[in-house]
Amino acid sequence: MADSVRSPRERYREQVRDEVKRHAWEQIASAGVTALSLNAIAKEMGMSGPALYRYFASRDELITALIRDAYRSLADTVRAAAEGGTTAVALAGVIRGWALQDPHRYLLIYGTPVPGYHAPEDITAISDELLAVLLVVCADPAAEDQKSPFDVLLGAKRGWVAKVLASPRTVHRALSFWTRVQGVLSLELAGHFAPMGIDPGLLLAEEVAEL
Amino acid sequence: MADSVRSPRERYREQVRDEVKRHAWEQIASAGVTALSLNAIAKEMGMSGPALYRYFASRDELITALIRDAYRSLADTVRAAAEGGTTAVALAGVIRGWALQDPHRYLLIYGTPVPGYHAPEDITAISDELLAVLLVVCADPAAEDQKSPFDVLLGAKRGWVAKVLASPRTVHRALSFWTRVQGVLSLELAGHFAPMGIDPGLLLAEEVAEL
DNA sequence: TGTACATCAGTGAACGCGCGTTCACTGATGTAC
DNA sequence: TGTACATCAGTGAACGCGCGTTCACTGATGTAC
Repeated sequence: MADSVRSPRERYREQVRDEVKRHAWEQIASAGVTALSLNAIAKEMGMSGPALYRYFASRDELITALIRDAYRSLADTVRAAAEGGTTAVALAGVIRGWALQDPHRYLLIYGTPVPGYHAPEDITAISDELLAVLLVVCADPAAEDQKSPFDVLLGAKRGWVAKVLASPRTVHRALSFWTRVQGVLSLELAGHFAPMGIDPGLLLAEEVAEL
Repeated sequence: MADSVRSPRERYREQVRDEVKRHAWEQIASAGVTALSLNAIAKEMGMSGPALYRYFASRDELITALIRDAYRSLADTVRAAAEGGTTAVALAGVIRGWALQDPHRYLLIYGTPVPGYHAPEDITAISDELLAVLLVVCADPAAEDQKSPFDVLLGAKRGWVAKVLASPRTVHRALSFWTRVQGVLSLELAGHFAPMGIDPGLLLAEEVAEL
């Protein structure tokens, strides 16, 4: 455990930061990112408003932390499925499951961008990692895969991805996969399927089966 | 012109309402729906805040009007293309063009739902109308189309749609078309393609070509 | 055509609210000798 | 093991801000005779 090396105070800090984030997610779930308020979180935790500034420098920093956690969680979920061996169809189901488990977490990442907000670089790196896993899963076994600009881009950032050799065909498959998943999920989570009596899970499976 | 029948006062009212909406769109474009403020709009128009309550009963009613206009504009655009005769690929391009022309208008409809907001019925009717046009464009010429629950749903609301006979196959094609368009657009407008050097227009064309 | 009246656009003051953030401070927790 | 000092979590008051919305009002625009 890396914890044993941390001082009690550091552990305590991390605990409080986590609790702040938990309340933040609850608030987002019930009223959207917009309604996220440091003061309100503090009140729920039985603290005064300014106390939170010991843990997050500003509201923006808290949002950044939430976004990073969301990306991290999705990337880990997807990678775990990929490493365990999975088909594209199954992976689509896993991603959908992740999104449905906490729709606002999905929407924070892939919904309407927060105006004026720009993600720091370490976050886009996680997003790249995710794409790399998709390349692996969508690799076309029929095509002889050969290096392309893609794996240079991705491989440079995380060692384990360096071995991904993506042919143009594979890149295209991965992009199709990704946009189709996004298409179904964004419509489903915004409630656009509800009035139509359609099973989004079934639709998604059919969409990614035809890659 | 129906205008000749309206009193000068009524025409003036409509003019002001339109100007309010124009400023509202500008505000949304620069800072998101969240930042939409009646007071700020009034100030920009050189009026006092409460004056706007002559034209919109509340902030929510203004947002509703904006959403309705956005749906109406999209539905008209799509229908015009369909009536002029269009392929699925071309229609996808038209829809993308409409979205790029004013991304926030697209996002207001298909982005993260405004928390606590529920669209009135006349708006969902426009959304149905849009879907009906997609059914027409995506009708599978090979399959013998036969009545399904779909055209009962849609036909009841607007006369000209009543003739749409959608086979299950056609319904499926229309849904695929719609989700794929959404997938590409939602990723493109959220800026997720930018770091990858991908042409979203090309990707979209390929996606809907494989229906 | 002119006058009396009704309609309605817009004002300014006010209410209550909650926000993010800063600041000087108290008191508890840890550290060094 | 005990004492002196430094660190740091949390408080409460305050600042300035803008929001949506209500209300009683003034003054201009239209309508009816």
